[in-house]
Amino acid sequence: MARGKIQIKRIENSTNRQVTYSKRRNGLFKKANELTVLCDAKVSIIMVSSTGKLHEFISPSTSTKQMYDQYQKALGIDLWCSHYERMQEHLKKLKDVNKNLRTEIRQRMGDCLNDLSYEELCGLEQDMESSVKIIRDRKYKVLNNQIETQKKKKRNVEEIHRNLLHQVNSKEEDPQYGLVDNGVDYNSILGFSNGGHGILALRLQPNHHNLHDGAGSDLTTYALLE
Amino acid sequence: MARGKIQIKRIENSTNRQVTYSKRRNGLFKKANELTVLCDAKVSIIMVSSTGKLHEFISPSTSTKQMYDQYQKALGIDLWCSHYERMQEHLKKLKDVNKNLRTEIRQRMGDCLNDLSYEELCGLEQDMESSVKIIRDRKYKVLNNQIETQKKKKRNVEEIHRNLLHQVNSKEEDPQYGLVDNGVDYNSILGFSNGGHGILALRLQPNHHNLHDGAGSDLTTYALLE
DNA sequence: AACTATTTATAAGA
DNA sequence: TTCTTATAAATAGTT
Repeated sequence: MARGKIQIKRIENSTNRQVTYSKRRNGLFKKANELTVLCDAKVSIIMVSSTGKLHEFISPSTSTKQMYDQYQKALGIDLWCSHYERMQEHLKKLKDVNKNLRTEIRQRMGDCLNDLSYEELCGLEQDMESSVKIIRDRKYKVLNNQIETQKKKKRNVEEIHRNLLHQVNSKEEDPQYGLVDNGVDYNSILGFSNGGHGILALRLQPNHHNLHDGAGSDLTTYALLE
Repeated sequence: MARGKIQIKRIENSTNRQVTYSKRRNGLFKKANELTVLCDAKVSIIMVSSTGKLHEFISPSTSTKQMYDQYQKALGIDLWCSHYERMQEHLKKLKDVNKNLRTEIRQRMGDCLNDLSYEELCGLEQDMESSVKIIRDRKYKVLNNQIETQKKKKRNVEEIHRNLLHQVNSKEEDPQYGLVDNGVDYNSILGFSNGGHGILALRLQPNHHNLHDGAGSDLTTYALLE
């Protein structure tokens, strides 16, 4: 607006841009102030320069927060507040639920029973009895699975042993194959000492599809095989 | 700024003030827009006229909320945000706790046992057994309290009955008192039909201090007396 | 809402 | 950053 007209487009020279930002910021704030006084209005300006610096103008009679509150109210959306209130409700509900859960656990652990009537105690006892039964059943099932797994393992070991014996016997009977006992480590082959993957794992893998059927699966047992 | 200089002071003529507000608002927004483009800056303006009307300018690349957030952050006050973040953390923690509590309850109810090892199942079973025992003991205690209370009640009733008989006999033996059987409702006196406060309540009140000692108190039992 | 005389803002240079 | 100044832009008062 002086010494030549300019195009309203981004000033590429960084220094010039900074200078113009500073000058025009002053101009804008001056205008805002005049507007405030002349028209008895309230103005809030927040500016961020391309370098990230922040400046604000606010009419003397108010505050930026007030203006923003008013803006929100006028907008009627008030996203913040409703969000905030929803969060608080959520928080309260969670706390309540939490409290109830704690109470229930305590009661199931034999604590805080004073508030329960005879009938409630009877119900709780029955409930607990049946739960214990389920847990006991589950325990036995897991135990059984472990035993079964051990049995299978044993059977496999025996079979491998038989096969090896057979091979050894064959070689002794028919030495034309030129095979000799070159110090095979039985323990290693049988998977006892150092993570026996090979044969054993392969033979037992078909059982793995039980892992997630929820009925007879047993993580502990499978851990032994890997 | 044209056709004569003006003083920067409130324009008293309401119409003029309105017109000037409108003109200068446009001027301000135009300048803000130029600044946005020329200097690659972000500007947020919120204005309220003397008549309460609200106008806003916001640079195209941003939003008023974003600008305000940035303003708050830059100011370092940011009460809201820290509050908000604290709330979110709190919420998250509560949710986690909640989840764990639910899992524990489920396991105590015989659900979701698949993730437990044999040892954990054993521990849970033992825990449950001892809890059931506590609950059963408590149940019997409550039952016993109720029986005791009934006994006391019976004894009181008997005593009152004796006293009444005695009085009646006295009157029959010594009619000088001029007392007659004027249709006393025994049930009423004994507190069976309509909340028998009087004698019964007084006689049994000394037991009330047991209400909160946690050992032998029984709300159900006491309810019968009030 | 348009006009325009005048004031004000500011681009470029120092 | 500030000052200067020629010039563009904004606008007060008027129509």
